[in-house]
Amino acid sequence: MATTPPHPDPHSGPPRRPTQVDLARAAEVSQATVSLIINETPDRPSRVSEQTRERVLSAAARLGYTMNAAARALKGGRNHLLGLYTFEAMFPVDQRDFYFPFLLGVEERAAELGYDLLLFSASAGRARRGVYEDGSNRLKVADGCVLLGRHVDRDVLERMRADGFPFVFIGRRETETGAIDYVAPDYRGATAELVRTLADTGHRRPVLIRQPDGEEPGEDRLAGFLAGCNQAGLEVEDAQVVEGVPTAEQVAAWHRDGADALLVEPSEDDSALEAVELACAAAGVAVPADLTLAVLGDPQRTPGSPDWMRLELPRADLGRAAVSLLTDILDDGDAPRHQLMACTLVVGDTFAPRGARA
Amino acid sequence: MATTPPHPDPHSGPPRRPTQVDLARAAEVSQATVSLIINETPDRPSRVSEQTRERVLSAAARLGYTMNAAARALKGGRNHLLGLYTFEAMFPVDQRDFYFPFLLGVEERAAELGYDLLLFSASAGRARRGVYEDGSNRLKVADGCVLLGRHVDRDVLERMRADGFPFVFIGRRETETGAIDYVAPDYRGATAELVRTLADTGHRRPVLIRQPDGEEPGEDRLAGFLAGCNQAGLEVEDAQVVEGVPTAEQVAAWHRDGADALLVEPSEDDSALEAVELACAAAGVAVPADLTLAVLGDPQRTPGSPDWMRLELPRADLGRAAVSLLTDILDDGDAPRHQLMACTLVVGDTFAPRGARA
DNA sequence: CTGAAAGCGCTTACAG
DNA sequence: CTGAAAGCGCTTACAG
Repeated sequence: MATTPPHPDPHSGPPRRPTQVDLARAAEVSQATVSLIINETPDRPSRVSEQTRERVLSAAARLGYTMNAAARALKGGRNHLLGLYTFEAMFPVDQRDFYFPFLLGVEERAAELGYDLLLFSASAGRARRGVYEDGSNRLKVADGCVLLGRHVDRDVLERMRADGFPFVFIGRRETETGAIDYVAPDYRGATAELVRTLADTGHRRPVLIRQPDGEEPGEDRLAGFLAGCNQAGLEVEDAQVVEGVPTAEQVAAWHRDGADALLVEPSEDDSALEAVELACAAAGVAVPADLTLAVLGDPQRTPGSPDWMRLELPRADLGRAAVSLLTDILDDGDAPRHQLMACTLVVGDTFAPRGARA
Repeated sequence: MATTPPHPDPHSGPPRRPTQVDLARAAEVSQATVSLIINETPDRPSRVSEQTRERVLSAAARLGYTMNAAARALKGGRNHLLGLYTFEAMFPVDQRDFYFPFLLGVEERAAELGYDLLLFSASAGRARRGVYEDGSNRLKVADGCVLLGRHVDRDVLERMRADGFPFVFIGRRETETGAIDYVAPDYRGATAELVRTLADTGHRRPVLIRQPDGEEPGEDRLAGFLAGCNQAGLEVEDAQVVEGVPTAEQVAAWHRDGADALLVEPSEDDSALEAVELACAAAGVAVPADLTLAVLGDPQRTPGSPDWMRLELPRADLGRAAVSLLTDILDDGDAPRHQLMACTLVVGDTFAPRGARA
């Protein structure tokens, strides 16, 4: 069976792979027909005679044909590559438990939708690798990108939007020109729920300890705190919303003044939480005997750390939803879209009821 | 500054990314010149006037140009994308501790070398996604690929080699046409060392419990076992190398016959290890009082599991080394290359010395 | 039912 | 120093 070898290739080297042209030659049809047959699906039947199909398919098997993925991608305009970019290094060991579930969800949903995942790391190596490396947007090799990170470069976000590059942020973020597409945990709703739960269990005077970074999640927590107090009929004095890390003296004073719950907005590295715990200990305030301690987020847990009252993030689901949103945008490039996802309130060990409610 | 917008695109839809043609138009040069400038490196200077370069580069920045990876790949150039393909789903939760460190190392080294990582998942979704999806090699969008997995499809490996696609396996693997490029843990050396350690601590009669899968790591462990016994002056009877999961009766019999160490080759899901532990318990053989139990690998540890005597794999380093090897191959596409990396012998709690040596 | 042809975005000789 | 042109392997209207 004299098959035309793909270009005799005199300089040996790695053997050239057979192409559709080779198949066409072998089966004595046009290359276009080969393409038709190769790409036949139940939805899009090729209407090719059984004979021809037979000849082409057997030639394909005989020559060991495989499609060139790059050529196909080139023709379709789409890569079927989705990027994942994190503003902080994704893989530092101490962050793995935080990021991995996101990655899990993103990867899983991408695969379901027929996309492969392109990992852009901000700084896995020694150099910090920005989005706009060499003045050009590295991310653009992918069809679109999911972004993730606690401290975000607003200028980059702004520029990417100006570029018209499709991306979705995990977490609510805004720029000067408005909200960008995002999928975010519903910190507002979850915080309000937490406050109501506290009120229902006899807490009358919660104190919100905010972070000074001014990011959107902080705004949402504050809004949720106020809404929750309002819904539960708790009055809020100025003194109940504070910023930064408290000293032991402050904690002692709060306790004297009747504070019965500390709601801590976690900082990036959870150091704020640690500091609050230390301040309580130093002030001789026992948790949860004297005070309920709640974290308005999902801090890294280590073997020694307590089972805080907290808001558990649906990390994997956020990852999945971000991918779904991104592919929706890719498919019909619409207006900004947002999605909030519920957090799970975990009561944990740092909570105690304060007796029957009035 | 009137920049020619990439095709006004009346039907809105996702905005077209700018191409070299767009840059050429904006900078009033030919597209070929744009390509030259974009691809300029110290090694291959473009010999373009400073003015022209300036115009092109600023146009690139202005329009937000980024190379189309597919087109470049099609033409034979480099993407600076490295693939990572796992024959099993990489992200199932129960596997994360196994795979994550590999990913860590791969990602880190890739970033250091200026590559981004493309994650190809075998089956994160519901469908199993092979390398040769639709008859085409999906991996080829990347410049090369690191492969990983416990049960490997030999045909795929063979086919990829035939394709001339550069890839490196993590783990020693062979196909009919010889060894493929790999970076692997030195199971042979580590097993021999373990046997010598046992001999040095009074063990005289180790039993090797093999897995029936016939993969290369099993061969290497057997070779190491025999070499270690030989080096330590231990005679090996047929009865000391068994295959599959032992029953309680067998364990009891071995113990009666003087066996003082069980060397277990781990199975994919570590069920073999569990089975051996159960068999020991059922036979009334205490570990390590009656018998030392050693795992010839690095099983998943869970909170409840004992601290087995085992061979710890340098997972992250294997990942890093695989990337280094792959980029070496990419840079001068040579003959097959292999690299073995040492495992760490962990003595753990399932080991006990057997009294002074003769 | 099948073929000729254009074009996806790029690189690379080859001319000027 | 720069441009015109061919071609990588494929898909997709458009003709027959």
